[in-house]
This record gives sequence, structure tokens and C-alpha cells, in this order.
Amino acid sequence: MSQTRESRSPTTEFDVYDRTCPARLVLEHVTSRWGVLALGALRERTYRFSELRRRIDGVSEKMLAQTLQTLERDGFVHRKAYPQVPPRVEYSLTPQGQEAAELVTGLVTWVEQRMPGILHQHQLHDDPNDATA
Amino acid sequence: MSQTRESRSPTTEFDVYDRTCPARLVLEHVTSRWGVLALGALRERTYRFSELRRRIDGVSEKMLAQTLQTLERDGFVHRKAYPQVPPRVEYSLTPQGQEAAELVTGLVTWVEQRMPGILHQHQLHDDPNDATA
DNA sequence: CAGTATCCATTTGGATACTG
DNA sequence: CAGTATCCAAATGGATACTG
Repeated sequence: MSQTRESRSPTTEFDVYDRTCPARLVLEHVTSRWGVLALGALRERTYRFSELRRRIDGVSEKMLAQTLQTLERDGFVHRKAYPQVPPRVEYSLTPQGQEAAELVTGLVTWVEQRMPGILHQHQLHDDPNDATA
Repeated sequence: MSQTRESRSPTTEFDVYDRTCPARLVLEHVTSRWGVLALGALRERTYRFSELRRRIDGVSEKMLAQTLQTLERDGFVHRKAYPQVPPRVEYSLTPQGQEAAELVTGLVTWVEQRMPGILHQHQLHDDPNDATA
């Protein structure tokens, strides 16, 4: 009776399909709008705060700070502050963060590659009349 | 390293790091709160609307409908309506949707498996005093 | 059943100003 | 530089009522 539910048994006791499960929150952190991009960027190299802000086109200071703090708390991002003035803070991925980043990057590049087809699909969907052939 | 820019060159002309790129929108669709769970569920089997709503604990009718419409427009989800009364509509993954679903499911199970460690990390982070050793 | 329409509370998120 | 604090606009999202 390890399978009372539908045909997908969670690998552990954690199940994102349960709204009270903390795993759902963590999942939302890594799949969040800016979380995905931050993880992807940090996979390239270490970044300073302002560098990341420029790298991630469109992110506000507030959201970047919030995103990084969340990812740091989850143990995906390492924050290293150098005690100097002006301040210098460097962000990098932890080993766990690297794994997460690889997975999300897979998704990112997959989407980028499929975009031509997806845009074409948008046409088909939005346009009632079929001008094909 | 074969890279001219920041060490990550988009595979195509589409670049999610550009805020105007349509790929960013599609990425947000598949990584959205309910999009991730819908793709994961539909990977198990075909679902009817109400079944999906029960499967995805916490989703509202409105958000589920919206999510499915978006994923359908992107070409990830197939919607089949049977002309009968009461209405019967079945949702399933398209071939493209299956690929996307595999990627997001990878992320989901990864998070579920790492939860114990992540929760422990939360303790460390939130608790200033280090009671270790 | 499978939605849509509407109203409304909450959250998200950005711009700006300010601090160590 | 690396943030934090504040204010406010906009999007998200839920509950309810209604339709084909």
C-alpha cells in the first residue's frame, strides 16, 4: 500500500502535490522567475551583486536581493562578503546549487531551442483560419 | 572555452536573459507554480479537468483553466473535448509537452529527494547559535 | 462536468530614496 | 557597492455565482 494515490509515488515522504508540503515551497524558489535565471547565471561563474543585476536583464534590486537570500537559505547559493569599503560581495553556487542549476539550465536551453516551433504553434493557435498549404 | 560572451552563449538567437525575448515567457509558463505540477501530473496519464483539479492540491478552477490554456497554446498540452452532455474534456501531453514534462519532473523529484538536507540547512541558517559539536 | 465572469483580498514587484 | 526601507501599481489568485 505504498501507492494509495494516482500512479506516482513520491520518492520520499515529501510530495509537492500536497499543498502543505515544504517541498512545494523550495520548488517554487528554484523555479521562480528570477531564481531560474540567477541559478543559470551563477552556473557560469561567480558574480557580484551588481554584475548579476546587469546579467539578469529586468530584475530589480529588491527582487534580486530577495531571490538570492532565499536561495542562500535553501543552501543553493553561497554568499561571500569581503570586509572592505566599498563593500564587495560575491555569489556562487554551492554543490547542491550546482545540481539544481544544471537541471534548470536544461529546461532553459530546451525552451530556447524549441522557441521557433513554439512561436509557430502560437500562430496556429491564435489564428482561426488555417492558411497552411 | 569557446565562448565569446559571459561564458554562456544561447543555443539559438533566443536568450531568456534578454527581457524582451519571448523565450522568457514560455519558460515562465512551464516553470509557473501550477504549470510545473500540471505537466508532472499529465505525465502520469490523461486527466479530466476535475480530476486534475483534485490531483493538484490547492489549485483553483480559475488558475487551472488559465494554466492549461497557456500550456495548450504553447503546444505542450492537448485538449480533447467530447461532444456530449455532461461535457467531458481530457487533457494530455503533446510530444513536446512530454519532453518539457520530463525536464520539470526531474527538478521535482530532485527537490523532493533533497528536502531532508534542505530543511536541515534552514535550521542552520535561521538559528544563529551553532549547537554543532 | 467544464468551464466563464466577477468581485475582492493578497501578493508580487518595481521605482525611488536612503544607509553602512 | 551592496544592499534596506518605503510607497504604490499591477498581477495573482481565491470564492462565488452563473452558463452551455
